[in-house]
Amino acid sequence: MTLESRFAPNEIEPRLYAGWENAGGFACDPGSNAQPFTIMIPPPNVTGSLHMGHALTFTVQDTLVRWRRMQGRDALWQPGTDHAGIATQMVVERLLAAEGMDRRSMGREAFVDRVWQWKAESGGTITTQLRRLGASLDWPRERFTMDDGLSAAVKETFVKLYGEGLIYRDRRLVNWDPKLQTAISDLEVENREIKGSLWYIRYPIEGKPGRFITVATTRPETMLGDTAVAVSPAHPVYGALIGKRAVLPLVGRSIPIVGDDYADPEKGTGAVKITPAHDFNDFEVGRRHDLPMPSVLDRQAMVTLEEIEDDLKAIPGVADPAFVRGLAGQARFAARAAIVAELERLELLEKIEPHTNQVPHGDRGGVPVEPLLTTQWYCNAGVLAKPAIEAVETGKMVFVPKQWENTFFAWMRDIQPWCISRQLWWGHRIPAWYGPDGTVFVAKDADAAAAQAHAHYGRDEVLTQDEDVLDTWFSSGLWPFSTLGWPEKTPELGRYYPGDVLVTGFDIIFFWVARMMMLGLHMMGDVPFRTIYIHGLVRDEKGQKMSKSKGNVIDPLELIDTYGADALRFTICALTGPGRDVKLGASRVENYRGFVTKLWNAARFCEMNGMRPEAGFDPASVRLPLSRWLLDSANTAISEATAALEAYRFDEYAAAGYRFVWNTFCDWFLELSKPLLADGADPADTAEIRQVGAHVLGLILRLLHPAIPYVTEELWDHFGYGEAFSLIGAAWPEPVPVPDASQARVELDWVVRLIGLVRSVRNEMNVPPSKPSPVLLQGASAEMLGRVDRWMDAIRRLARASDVLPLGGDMPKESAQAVLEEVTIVLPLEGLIDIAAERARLAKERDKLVVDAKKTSQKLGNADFVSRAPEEVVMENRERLAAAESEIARLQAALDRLG
RNA sequence: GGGCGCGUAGCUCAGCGGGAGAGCACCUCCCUGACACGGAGGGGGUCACAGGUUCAAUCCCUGUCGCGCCCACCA
Repeated sequence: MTLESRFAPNEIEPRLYAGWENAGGFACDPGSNAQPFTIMIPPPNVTGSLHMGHALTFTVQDTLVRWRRMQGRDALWQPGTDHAGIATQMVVERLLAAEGMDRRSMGREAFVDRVWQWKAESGGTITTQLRRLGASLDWPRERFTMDDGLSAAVKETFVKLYGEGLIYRDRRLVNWDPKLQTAISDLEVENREIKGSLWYIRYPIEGKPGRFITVATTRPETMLGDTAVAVSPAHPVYGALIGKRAVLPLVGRSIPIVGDDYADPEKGTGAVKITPAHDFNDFEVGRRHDLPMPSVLDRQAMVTLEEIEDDLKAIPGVADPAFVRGLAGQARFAARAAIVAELERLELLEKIEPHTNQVPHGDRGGVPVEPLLTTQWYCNAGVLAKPAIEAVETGKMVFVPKQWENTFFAWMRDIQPWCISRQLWWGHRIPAWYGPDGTVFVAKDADAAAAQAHAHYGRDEVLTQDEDVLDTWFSSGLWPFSTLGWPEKTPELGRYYPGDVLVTGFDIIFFWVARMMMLGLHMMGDVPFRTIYIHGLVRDEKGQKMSKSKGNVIDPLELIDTYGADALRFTICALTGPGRDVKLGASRVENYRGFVTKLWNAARFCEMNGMRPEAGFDPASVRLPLSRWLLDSANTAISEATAALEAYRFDEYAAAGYRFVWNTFCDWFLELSKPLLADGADPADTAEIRQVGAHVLGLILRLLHPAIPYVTEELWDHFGYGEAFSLIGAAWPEPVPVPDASQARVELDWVVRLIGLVRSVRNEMNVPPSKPSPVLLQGASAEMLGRVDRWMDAIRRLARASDVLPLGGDMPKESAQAVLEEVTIVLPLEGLIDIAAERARLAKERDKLVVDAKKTSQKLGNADFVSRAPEEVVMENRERLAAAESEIARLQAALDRLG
């Protein structure tokens, strides 16, 4: 059966993928003695479906894995998904809402069951989609961050870090997301620029009727919780007020005026209201001055008076308990409006200025976060960060591209305590139990906690487990070793940890990469991976970020349906340069599909011309210059491709393959081989070309398999280079010495240039392709005439030459000319050319060279250049000048002949 | 406010001390026995701007302008 004339990716992809998978092509082999190669997949959210960012990162990863596997490494690409606490809980809550239910009414246990049920039904989407892309993940090893094994790893880690004091409870301000009703970490907060106002509020000074201290604020609603006004001791006016007291308007509370350098005399009015329970800076000021810290906003960001009820005092013209009580239960922004109106009524509002500032929002919920005083679990990231920083400093871990190390260091050196508790239901429940008096017992399970409690109290007590779950990134941080069976001492753990490369986008360096480094170094005593390859983002053709709201999202699965997975993958490789975002549209994929098609058609040509792999073929035995030239070119391509992959230059890898297949193999080798494959050719030559062609096609298939696995495997199997589905495990090609390669290269280069020049002249002179012309060579050496003889058929065919002969006697009257080294090429084209045009063309060529020669000779006339530039550069310029001058002379002679 | 990156052919980008490259697009010609998702040829760039270093600068240094991203508690 011969190859179909069209490559139909949709038909072959599922069959090949299943073939690889069933044959164990993706499986690692812990028992082998090959050097391992490990990539841990960044576990996609279990709620996710494949988007362009996935397509990029997983194509890159699969390319690396397939390449290393072919190099003989025992490759493990560890698959799995992340339980994605907040995202997943939101998805299921939305489903419940559609059914008229909510999680609180169904209760925690039933809700969690429901999430598991959802996961069982819908959680496999992304893994199916990864298969479409061709990702060679070791599926039987698939893990989920809430698996029993991974949950055990989470508990083990939590208990250990708690024991070491690296995990602790603390009551301080957290970023509270009022929509999601949970604490979130600093990283989950994104600042958005909001056009708001700056309100200037007068606080009456106690004992000085009619005098005020004016504070400026962007958040008037928090003033109910003010417990001081801070001013700089250096402030020319307010400095003198330190130690005095002010009256908090509306509430009537007497608050101190404290001196603190936090207050900048240059900013605002120079005096700052201090609300310790609702502002991170104010919290610090409050600690320094031992201020009360009443909360006036609750978990829904609504006004609560619980903690200030006793402070309310009626002061005519300043404070009114009835007004304040009326605020209870109001949402924060409604309360703001009411408070501003009341202040205005009381003439305590000095002015309002327009003001733009950065307002922290929750990245999931999308509403402004509220700093809230709560007790949460924290991880002392400052301690854990040090070994990670050191490992990057000493090169034990390397970022590619290297500039990301700066970003990494900047963040890690100033890392803040990591809030790891979340007020959610879906996630790893914190392994902490509380006794009746609130004593905490941290243990791997309830029994162990009970035992601790018994020892503590001297009797059994009823314990209640902490209601909170852990930040999703806590379990992802253990991914590089929890997936290998840790805390069990599995063979895989010793073999595949540390991993080789971590591939990801810069957006999760802090979220995930840094956490894996910290937890890996601490728990395993070694780095989790050696190289961190950071790629860019996928954007649309115009360079805009893809987003649902912009409507510019491209679905990778649609691209795969339309153009095939190979086309998408090759496009991604070709566009993935270092440190650059990938601008991708359907048209780019369509273009690169052309390359896949080209390869397919080249293979069809090979097949039609009897190119079949031969087991006994020895590349060193070839005799034809064309064969040697092709093998030598293949060596170059192999070296380039290998070097590119080693350097994570996917663009250069793709380019090397593209050039070799299209410009070398198809454009020249296949074209030049045609006469040798035709009827009447020397059978020995035909046999050799068939062998070489088949051999090099095999090299091409192996070289390109990591990027375009499907089409290459299909061709590999079809031609019988190996058994079905065996290309995935075939050996990565290596350059082999080619006898007399440089001689073959000189000859082929000359022939290629000769054909090129003749084509160029004919085209520029508008000679119709249907009219072949003789090609006459003036000044050709015997060696060149020998070449012409050897390549006569090819030159005839590719240069549309009726014949190629040495120029004997006079120049034909009307002819076009071109110069190839010492040879002048003459095309007698009587009646077909415009002499004036030909003269102009030659003159233009000559003038270009004259300019070049002039520059070069000027340079050589510069004594400084000759004395200071390296010898070889001077030599190069001398040769350049000589070549230019000689060509000018020949072109001039050609012009003179035209008269 | 701090940091990072980027401004090279119409577009997307590579090159990063010794006479500017690729792919696509464009123009001309060609359905030549693998491929029109093709073949052949061609046009097109003071390498953002200004200084400096150097025999030599698109490439190194400084500054300016423009674009993008990250971080930051400035009321």
